[in-house]
Amino acid sequence: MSNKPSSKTSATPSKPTDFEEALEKYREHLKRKRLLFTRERIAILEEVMARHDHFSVEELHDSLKAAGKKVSRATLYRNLDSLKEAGILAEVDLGNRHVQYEHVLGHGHHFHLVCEDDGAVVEDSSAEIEKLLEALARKHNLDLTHFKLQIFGTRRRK
Amino acid sequence: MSNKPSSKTSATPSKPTDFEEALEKYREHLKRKRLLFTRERIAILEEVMARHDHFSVEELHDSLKAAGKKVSRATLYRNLDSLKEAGILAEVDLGNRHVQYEHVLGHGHHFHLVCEDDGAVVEDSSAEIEKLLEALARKHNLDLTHFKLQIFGTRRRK
DNA sequence: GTTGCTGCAAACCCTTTGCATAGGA
DNA sequence: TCCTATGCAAAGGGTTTGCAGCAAC
Repeated sequence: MSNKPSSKTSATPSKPTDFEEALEKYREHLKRKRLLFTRERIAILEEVMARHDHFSVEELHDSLKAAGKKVSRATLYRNLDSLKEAGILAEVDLGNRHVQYEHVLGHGHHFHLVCEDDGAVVEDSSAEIEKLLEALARKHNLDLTHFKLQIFGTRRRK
Repeated sequence: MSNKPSSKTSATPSKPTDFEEALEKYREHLKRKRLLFTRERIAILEEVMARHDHFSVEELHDSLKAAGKKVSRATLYRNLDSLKEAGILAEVDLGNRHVQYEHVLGHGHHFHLVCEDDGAVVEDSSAEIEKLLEALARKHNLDLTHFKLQIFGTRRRK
């Protein structure tokens, strides 16, 4: 698919980067939904995958501008949903009263711990919890697709 | 505090209703914060405790109006925070793109399962999960204050 | 060539704020 | 009485939308 020189030999399609994986995933999603594969959508995807933090729409728009890619705010907003539906982008609630995002690929299910003293955010994951959540979903006759979990706490005094 | 006839004898302060408990809690919170105990704040508290579902600010405003209590939207917004701080009201994210609330008293920690097929919401709780979350918080040097957990899934085909 | 996408700017909606007045303590 | 809270209406900020031109397929 990609002809970018990713390693010395091109014999085996050596492990694709997260971006390449996302690109392929997005391309398929767009095709399935009969949406066009436009340069703007690719630019947005690139920036989403380039950022490894939590970002607002405004910050993403700034990133794009900084990278020399002109994508209007309207187009940005219009395409966030398809990125979410494609399983590439996820909303994050950090309790700070504005929507933030993070990319999903290369991360897998995880959740956020937020320190209420200073707003610091850490990520973590737990197979044990996931297993419990799946059981809970099943109990209510659901197949778990995803979950959102935020743990809020104050700094522990020893 | 309240002289409303809650039972035959007034010998022992028999189990207070959720509303009475919330009222007391709120009164103390307001005093601690040096905020006034106004009729509007009481009216809002009443409605919050009267609703046993998830509601938006707009819906709460409608409830108040329907109950014959005139509270302006501005006042409503201005007082949501103190209700949250008092531990009476909590925000709920049901993945439907607008803030909703629920009252906390008489419910305790719980979480929401959301069906992606039709948006149906169920509540549940799990001591096991809470224990894990506390351990996780501790691991990151936090004292857990609260958590938000939403489980999304599609209806299970047997 | 057709159809859907983008950019622009205006519209929208929810929430916050300034100011004069009302009402707790 | 003093000072905060309220109501109103206007402002604010983030998100959506209508329309004309442009770019995928």
